Amino acid sequence: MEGMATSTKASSPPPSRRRASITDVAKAAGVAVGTVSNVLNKPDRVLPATRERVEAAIAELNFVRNGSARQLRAGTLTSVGVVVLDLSNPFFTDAARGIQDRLERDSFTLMVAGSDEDLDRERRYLRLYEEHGVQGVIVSPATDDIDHVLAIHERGTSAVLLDRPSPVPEVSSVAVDDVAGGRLAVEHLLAQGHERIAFLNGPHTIRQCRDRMAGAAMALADSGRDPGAALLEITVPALSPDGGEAGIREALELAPDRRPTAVFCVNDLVALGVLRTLRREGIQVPEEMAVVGYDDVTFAAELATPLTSVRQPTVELGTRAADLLFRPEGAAPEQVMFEPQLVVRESSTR
Amino acid sequence: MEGMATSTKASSPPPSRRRASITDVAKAAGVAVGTVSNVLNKPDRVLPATRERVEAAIAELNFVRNGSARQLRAGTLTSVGVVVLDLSNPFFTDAARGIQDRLERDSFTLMVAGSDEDLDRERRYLRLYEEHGVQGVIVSPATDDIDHVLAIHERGTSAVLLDRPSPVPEVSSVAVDDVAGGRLAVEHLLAQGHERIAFLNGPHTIRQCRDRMAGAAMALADSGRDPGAALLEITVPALSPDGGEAGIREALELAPDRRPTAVFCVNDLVALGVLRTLRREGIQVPEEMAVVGYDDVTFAAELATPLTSVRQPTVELGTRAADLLFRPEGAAPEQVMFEPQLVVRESSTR
DNA sequence: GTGAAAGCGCTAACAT
DNA sequence: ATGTTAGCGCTTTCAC
Repeated sequence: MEGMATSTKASSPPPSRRRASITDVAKAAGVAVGTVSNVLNKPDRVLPATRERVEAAIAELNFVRNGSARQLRAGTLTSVGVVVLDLSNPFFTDAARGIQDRLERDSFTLMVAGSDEDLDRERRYLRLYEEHGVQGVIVSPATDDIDHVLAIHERGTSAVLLDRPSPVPEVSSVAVDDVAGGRLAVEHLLAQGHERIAFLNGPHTIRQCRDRMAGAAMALADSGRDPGAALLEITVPALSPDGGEAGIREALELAPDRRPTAVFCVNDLVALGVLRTLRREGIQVPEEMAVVGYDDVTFAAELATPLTSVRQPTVELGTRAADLLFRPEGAAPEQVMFEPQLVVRESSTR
Repeated sequence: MEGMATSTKASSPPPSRRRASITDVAKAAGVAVGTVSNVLNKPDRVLPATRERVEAAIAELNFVRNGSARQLRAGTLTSVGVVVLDLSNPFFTDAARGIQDRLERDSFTLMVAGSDEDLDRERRYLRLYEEHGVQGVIVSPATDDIDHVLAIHERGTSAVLLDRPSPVPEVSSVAVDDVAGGRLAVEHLLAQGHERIAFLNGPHTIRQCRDRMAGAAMALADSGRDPGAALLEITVPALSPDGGEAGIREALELAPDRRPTAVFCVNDLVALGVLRTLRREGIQVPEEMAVVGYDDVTFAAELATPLTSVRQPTVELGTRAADLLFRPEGAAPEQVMFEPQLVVRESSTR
């Protein structure tokens, strides 16, 4: 792909000259800087005639307000920082969408970064955001260690946990009940008559993974089965299609009497890799192997075998998180918890 | 979904106290502000003993550097703004991923926003970024009107066009040849024996849409056919699965002798809606209707009918764009053009 | 309604 | 090696 790129260079150098400041504008318009500031911020306090002169100067000089100076002086905060686990996961981009929609109402800007489940990266981005003076941060933590998030919150930058209930009452959170989700999935597979279920899960350092596992185990325990015997947890190397491929191959290598007849995937990306691999190996879904995913992404219903999946209110998750950021100073923190929903399709029904 | 959310409120108020400044730190450590600044920026210029004292004070006071003041004074630019057409389109999130990967090397932060193909929104975000003092902007323009992008560039904030060749030599761009892409798709369908092809396209205000149409028409012209007769362009209401559904329904309403036997979709999201609708209507793909998409997103190969699609080097597109932002002041602008590639799958082969 | 001036927190230049 | 200080561009009193 790289070799195919063509590149043409021109010779004119990029621009560089200093940006016009409010002082330049004042000078050009023959007014004081305070007046220019007023034109910008409280236009009614200045006579139409002067205002027009100032506006002309602004246009003339291509003046663009310096946000840093503005923020430094006025403390005006107009951006929000978001750190999600994975920028390539539709679950998170949908949530980001919800956040942006809500932010737009107040013409805030969104800064997004993906931590790729790396705590260090998460810390770095949050620190950068904080220095940048964001109004607040929304973060889906990579690990259980959220001390740095609490610290940010204590230093005065509001923080909201995304897809993760807050372990402390001071910080707001928006999450979906993952224990319930894991349970839904496994209960469904049991109802379909499966007795050996593989769970392609991510590392337990990620709370969502741990909770879904807990839910899965509860479903088994409730049905009187021994979770250890009926449920085989396989940790995938990555929460991606490739990770799913690796995971299912591990399951397929088992002796026939140990081999699972159903696989529950911690997300739809992983399920995608599973379906791909099963198809390549000529294993029929759901006849020979039932598959359940998680997130119910857009394409889940349109796959070769429509995928049963646990649906989460993603966009809503984002808007709610943003809402929590905008509550008046002094409002009580809130722990919002949504309920997931199982969407049954062909991939798991005989 | 909304009704299912549970919310618990606690009573402790959020934090508020003023952040410690460099002056506070200096006072606490018994040194001058300049020394604190040095500890922060050039640690070797300060004696280990003093440094430790300062660091202790920093920890003690929970000091976080004020980025606005820093940027105001030093002109240090550490963020990049990106505006893409659609935050829910994997094509753009993959590109964003590429951008972030590249940015991380210089520990820059990424601000992302989606314009939803709205010029006004695009303008607003760019303005916000510019005020915020970003080092540069990367934008996939919603329309042909890119005067505001040029203006930003002229005012000294470097700008790179994403997925769009620059019409002017001063501004760098990274794009994929969409004419070639449109041509590839239609040539393929012609080779498969189709004589009436529908093109579910977006509005021609979007350059990608226009170019892909041009490529499609060229393929027909080159083969000696009359593009007007063999190609039916249908403008979808949205570049989404729902848009695709609306578009294909329009095609299906045509009299049998006018009804297309193949449909080329301007992106895979639209193709997803088309496949979904055809399946619901019981129309066989590819036997009764061939389908070709664009972007070759992750799930294209795993759909009920694996989707033929035009692949673009998305992540690479992003990293290249970011690269262009980081070139030394004075480097010549570059117009990078990638070549797309047709990935043939079942959805279009009889 | 407008001007003058202080000062937000920081870095860099200069002085010691 | 450390202290002192000017000033980045802006908003916000406070006079007039």
